Amino acid sequence: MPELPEVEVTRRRLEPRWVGHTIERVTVGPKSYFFVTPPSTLKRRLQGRTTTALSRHGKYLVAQLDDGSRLLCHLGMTGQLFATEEPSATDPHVHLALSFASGRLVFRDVRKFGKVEWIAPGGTSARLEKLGPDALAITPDELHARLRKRRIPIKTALLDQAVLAGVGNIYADEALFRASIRPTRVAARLSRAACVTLCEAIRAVMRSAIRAGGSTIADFRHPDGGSGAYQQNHLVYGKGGAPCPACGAELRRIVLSQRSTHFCVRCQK
DNA sequence: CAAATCCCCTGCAGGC
DNA sequence: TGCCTGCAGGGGATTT
Repeated sequence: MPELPEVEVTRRRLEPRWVGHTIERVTVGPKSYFFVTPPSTLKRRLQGRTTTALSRHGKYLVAQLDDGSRLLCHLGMTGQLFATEEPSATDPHVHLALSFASGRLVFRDVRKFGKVEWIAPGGTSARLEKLGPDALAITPDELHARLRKRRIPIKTALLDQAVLAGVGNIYADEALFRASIRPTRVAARLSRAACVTLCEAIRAVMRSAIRAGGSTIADFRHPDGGSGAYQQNHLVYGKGGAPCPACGAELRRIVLSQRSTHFCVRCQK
C-alpha cells in the first residue's frame, strides 16, 4: 500500500534520524523473502557505516553510505520503518534494526513483500535500473512517449514501474478520476493533451497526499508511529457503489490486471 | 518484445 | 464459537 506519497513522507521524517548517524549495531531477523541481500551479509556491510544521504526513487528509499555503497529499501504492502523504541525486540515481524548512538531504526513488515538490498560501491541494482522516471518528475511528453506503444489499459500502464515510478493502486485510481480518464482506455491511444492532464493530476494528488502525511488504510505508519490522513480525501478509491463526488452517479468497481479499480462511468471517458 | 498469469506472505472479514 | 475461503496487492519470475 505504501506508494510514492507514503514513501516520501517516510523519507522526510526519517532523514534527520538517519543521515549523519553511524550504525553501531545491526540486528537481523531470520533469512526470508524480505532479504535480497542475505541477513548475515547485510549485517557485516552496514556495521560502522554512516549514512550521508537519504533519497527516493518511486517507491524505493535509497540510503547512501559513507563507503560508496547504498542500501535499498522497499516497503512492499505492509512495510513500516520506525524510529521509535517500539516495536519490541520480540516482535516476530521485525526483520532489520539499526542502532545509532542517538536511537534506533526498525524495519517491520508483516507480509514480507518489502525488500532490503545492499548495493556495492559503484554497483547497480536491477530493481533500480528498470524504474521509469519518478512520478513527480516525469513530463507530459515523456509520459506520452512511454505510453505510445502500450496496448494495455491506462491504469495497468500507470502501475508499471518501468513506465513511471511511484504510482500504485490507490493513486492510479485517484489520478485517473481527477483527469476524467477511464481506467480501461488503451494507454497508447491517449492524446498528448490527455497526457498533460494526467501528468498534472498525478502530481496534484501526490503533492496533496504528501501534505496530509500519506494514506493509512491499514498498515502504513509514520516513523514516529503516527498515521496519514489522506485516506479521508480519497474521491474514488474503495468507494465502489457510493455516489460520484462530482456527478452523483454510482461509482463502479471492476478488476483490472488483478487489481480493484474504482471509477465513475459518467465523468471518466 | 509485449502481455498475461502465477506466486511470494499474513491478517482479517464474511459465511455457515 | 470456530473453521474455512477469499481477498488485499507490489512486483518479480515464468509462460504465452
